[in-house]
Amino acid sequence: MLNRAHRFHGRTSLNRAYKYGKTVRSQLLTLKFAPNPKRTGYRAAVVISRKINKSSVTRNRIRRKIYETIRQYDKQIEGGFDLIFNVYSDEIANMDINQVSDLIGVLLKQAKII
RNA sequence: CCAGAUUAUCGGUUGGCCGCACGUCUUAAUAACAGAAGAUGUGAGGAAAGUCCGGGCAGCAAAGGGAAGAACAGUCGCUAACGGCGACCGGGCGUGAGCCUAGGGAAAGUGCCACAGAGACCAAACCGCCUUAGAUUCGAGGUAAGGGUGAAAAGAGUAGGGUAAGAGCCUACAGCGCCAGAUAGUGAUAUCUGGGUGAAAGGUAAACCCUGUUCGCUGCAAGGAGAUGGAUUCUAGAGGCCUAAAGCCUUAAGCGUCCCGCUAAGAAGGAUUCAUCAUAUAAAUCCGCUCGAUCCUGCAGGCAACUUCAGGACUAGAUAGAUGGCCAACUAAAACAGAACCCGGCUUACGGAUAAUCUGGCAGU
RNA sequence: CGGGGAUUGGCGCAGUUGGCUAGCGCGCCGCGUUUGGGACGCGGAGGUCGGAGGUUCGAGUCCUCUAUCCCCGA
Repeated sequence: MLNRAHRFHGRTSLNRAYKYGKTVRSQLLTLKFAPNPKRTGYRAAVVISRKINKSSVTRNRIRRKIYETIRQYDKQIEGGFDLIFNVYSDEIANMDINQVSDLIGVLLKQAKII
C-alpha cells in the first residue's frame, strides 16, 4: 500500500491530469501522466469503474495490487508526476503480482518516467 | 452402521521480512500550527450485503383533532420498537424426530364465478320418474331421490314411515351449526351435558369493502462551525364595518395531501448589507463520529423469547476511502464477501469443520 | 442515502377490470410466380411470459421473496 502522500484524488486534480497529460495504453490498463512542477515527488491514482466488476472486494484487490506494484518502483521514479491508471478489465484481480509488475513496468518505460 | 431432524460454535492459525490507517510516548528545547524519525498498541462480517421493516439521533416553531392514504390481523407474552422473536391453540404434511401456516369478518352491502351445462345463487325441469288421454310421439302438470355438465349444482347421512312418483315431508339415531351451562386454562381453545333449537348460511376479502391496531414529514450529502464593529429591515399581512380602539366579517401566508384548529418568542432571534482581519481556487477543513437499548462472565427468575443484580472490558472510525505482498509449516487455504451516523430484526449468498440432543431402519449383545 | 421503471418467439412491441388455443410487425423456413433475383401471393416453424414460492377452480395479469438492466434526486 502506498503512503497517503503518494496518492491523490479530487475532481480538479484529475481533470488537470486528463487535460494536460499524455497517454500510454495496454490491453488491460491505460496510464495517463502529467509532469507536476509544484511537487518534488510523484502522485498516483487508480480509477476502476463499477462496470468492470460489481464486487467491491474485487475492485479493492485490483487497486491494492497496482499500488503495491508502484511501491516497488518507488525509488526509480524521479521528479514530480501525476499518474492515473484506468483499469479496463477485472483479469488483474486473478493475476500474479509479478505479472502486474511487468505490465506496469512496460507502461512506465514507455512513458519514459523510469 | 445407514438414512434423517433440530440447535449451537468456528469462518484460517503460527513464525519471519517489506508496507498502510489511527492513537499514545520519545527525539523536544517552542506561543500555536504543520511536518519528520524511532518505539509501541489497535485495526472489517456472519452475513459488514440487499435496503425489506422497526427505533435512536438531527432538522422542520410545536406535533393537537378529524378525513384520506399505507401497513398489519389466532391467543398470551417478550421488547425501546417492529411487519420481529418465544410459548401455546386451530388447520395441513410426514412412519417418526419434526416441519409449514397473510390464521379477523362472506347470517352490513357491492362485484365476479369463463367454457360446459336446463340452471352459477331472491333457484332451476335437459335426461329420468310419476299423473293426465286408448297410447310410445306432441302438450299440460307434479317431482330435486337418480343421471349428465362443471372447480363448484342449493350442500343433513342411515333406517323406517309416507306418496301417483318423490322430497327433512314426518319419525328415530348419528353428524354439523346455533344457544345455554359445567369443567380445565390468563386466553385462543378443548372436553362434557342439555335444548318444545336450526335447515337457513356455495366459493372468492393476496376483489372493492367492514371491524380493530399502528403510523406527522425528511434524512448524517441530516445538521452545525470564522472574529470584531456598524447600517437597514422583518417576526402576521391586506381589505371591509366603525370617529377611533376593541371586536366581528372576507381573503392571503405557514404547519411539506386536505379540513378543523393553531400561529410561540421583544433583556430574544432571523434576513440583507458595509468595513477590517483570517482562509482557499492543482484546494475543499473541523464537529457530528463512536461509551452504546454495548460486549464478556457468573448467580437468580421464567417452559422460552427475555429480564433483575454483581464483577470485568473499551474492542475500526477511514474520507477516492486504511487489513496488502512475499517465504515456510499445518494433507489443502480454496467459499460468500469489505465498516462509511449508530443499534434491533428480516431476507438472500456461502467451500468446509466441530459438538450436543433426538427420530426411523438394519445387525449384534 | 433515497425514489421510479422494465424483463413476453431471433429483434422491436401489444395483452384492458384474472378465463377459452398468449397476439402484431420485421426476420427465418418451404412452395408458387420469374430466364434468375428482388418485390408479391400462399402455407409453416419458433414462447412454459427473468427465477422460486403462494392465493384462486384457474395466474403473463394478484401477493411475497429474488436476479439482471435502465433512469432520476441530494
